[in-house]
Amino acid sequence: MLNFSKKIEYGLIALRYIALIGDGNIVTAKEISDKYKISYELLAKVLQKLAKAGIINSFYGVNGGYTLAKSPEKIKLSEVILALEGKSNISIVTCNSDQPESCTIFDRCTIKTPLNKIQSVINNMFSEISISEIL
Amino acid sequence: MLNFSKKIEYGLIALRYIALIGDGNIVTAKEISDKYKISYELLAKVLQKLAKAGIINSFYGVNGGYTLAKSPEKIKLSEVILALEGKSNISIVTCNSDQPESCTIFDRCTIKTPLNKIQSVINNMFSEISISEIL
DNA sequence: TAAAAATGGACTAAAATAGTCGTATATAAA
DNA sequence: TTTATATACGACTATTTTAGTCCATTTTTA
Repeated sequence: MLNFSKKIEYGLIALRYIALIGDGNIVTAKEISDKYKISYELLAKVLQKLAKAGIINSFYGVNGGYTLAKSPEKIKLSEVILALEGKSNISIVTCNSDQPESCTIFDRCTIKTPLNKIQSVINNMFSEISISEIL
Repeated sequence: MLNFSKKIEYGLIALRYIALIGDGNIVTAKEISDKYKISYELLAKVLQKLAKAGIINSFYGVNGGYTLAKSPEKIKLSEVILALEGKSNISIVTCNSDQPESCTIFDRCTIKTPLNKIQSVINNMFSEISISEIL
């Protein structure tokens, strides 16, 4: 529990690579997957999501690939997590998420309120940390 | 991702119940599972682990059950998580856990060091928050 | 037009989580 | 001393989530 998913790990590794190695130049998904020997298809999907969220720019065709869409300082960890996991998946307890009805004991649950405090601390931390801090 | 498991949720609900409703008196697993309509067997195992970790006292037989082993202020969230999940399961990235060899890209991974910072913030928070704060 | 690259949906595999079952052990009360 | 009640615990199954694969499509450059 409380683990970052591979999606997040790969996303962070890729963003770091694009920022450092790319440094303005276009980087391909294949280049990154080769370098770190991670699944190309999986990484490709991660990059697609980051592109859709406006975190990176994507370029089709020969010589295509990705560049950062903004400076590393402006890319917050919270954005990356949101882009890759979706809103519902970033809360420590089910009750806080998009679908409270998915929690089987919602109305009887006595800990959701106090746990929101913990949630805010985590959220604040994630929205303060930027990609530049993992370079 | 980043969700607390049901084990943790049930554990916290149970600890709160024992602290508040029990208030020194013995509380049974059945009483709690009935009250919150959660799986008796699952809750029972959670309570067994909490007892083994010295967080609650257990009493066999007729009129048996559980009481807190120490005051709520002294029961930290980190203890509860550790008791219920084990050491290896409380890190945001695989690389930080007990088995670094379980990470397939360990030697090529470029984000484990910066992520340790995030890990410490989370760990500190968990070791500061006590059960009294969720009552 | 061919090659290289991203896009995206459908599918399968693997791992983690949640839940169940059965049996043993201890204790109190009748 | 028997019975009922409660915890202890291992083995098993089911479900859900996560990870990974496959394949066809679109776009662009040379």
